[in-house]
Amino acid sequence: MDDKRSNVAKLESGGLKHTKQRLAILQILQKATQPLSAEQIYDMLRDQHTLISLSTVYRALDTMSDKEIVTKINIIQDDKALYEMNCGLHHHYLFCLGCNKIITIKHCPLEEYEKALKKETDYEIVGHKLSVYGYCPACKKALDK
Amino acid sequence: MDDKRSNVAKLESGGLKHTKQRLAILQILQKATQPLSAEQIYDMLRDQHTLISLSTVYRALDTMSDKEIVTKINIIQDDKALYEMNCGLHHHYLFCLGCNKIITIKHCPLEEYEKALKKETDYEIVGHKLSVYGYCPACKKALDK
DNA sequence: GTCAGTGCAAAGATTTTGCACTTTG
DNA sequence: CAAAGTGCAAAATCTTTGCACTGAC
Repeated sequence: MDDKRSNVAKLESGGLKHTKQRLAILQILQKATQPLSAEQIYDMLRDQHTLISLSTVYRALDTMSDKEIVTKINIIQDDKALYEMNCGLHHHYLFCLGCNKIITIKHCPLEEYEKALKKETDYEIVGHKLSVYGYCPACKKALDK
Repeated sequence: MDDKRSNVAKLESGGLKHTKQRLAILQILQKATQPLSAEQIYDMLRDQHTLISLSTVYRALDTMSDKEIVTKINIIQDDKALYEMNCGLHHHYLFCLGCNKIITIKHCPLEEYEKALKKETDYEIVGHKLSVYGYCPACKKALDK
């Protein structure tokens, strides 16, 4: 399993011990097709008979987020934080209000805009958060009926 | 007081009774120079000797948000919701990581982008949330020292 | 063996809710 | 006076923390 090896490497380069809990969490995130909440990760682990306490999930995500191994995001569902592997690329999210699916938008339209804003406001711009929401093709169709 | 009269009108057009609690909250929001959390509103009311229970503040904001009299936003401080008067204009926020000041950005750079995204993904795009963060001129200067 | 990491249960923080009482229209 | 709104305390939800135990290096 290549993924497992690379996860160990990621933890090591962050100076973190590679415990079975952290590796299990990383494996879940690696397989995931969209960002997951701490509780979703916890449930998925339990489903595969890997019992990890929810507080450990939170702590591991927090630590690995500090080391930039995972990324913590807050999208539309403003209550829960979501986590995903840090792929090293800045990107955004398109959230379906119908089925809650989240897809990743690779292209960021805001680089130029940040520069303009910097000039206009004299702020030192560090970053931004953008999420777009709407209805995916399937949910759109369902709504029309 | 013109504001007070217009607030009564706003509540009426939403089919809401104009209670002293709601009017007090609206007055606070009207005077505010940036979005406020429920608790900040509660504290400001208490400071002016208008005691309103925190749950009423939440309920009033929620109701008025349904009627689009106020707008609920979630910015960088991902934990707390913030509220402001609904001015009817779509806009964004620039958040200072140093002093937590929030300024409003009137220009929205994403209209074109939404159209492109719609074409690209076949999603029905409903809206988006954008917040930009960085350091305001004063905090930037303080950092350099 | 030491120190980081974990589990559990308890506490925090923010927001919501049930229910009796009050106020508005 | 009916229905909507309020206050209070209690619950719900998500997340963090204290402390004793365990496991990694």
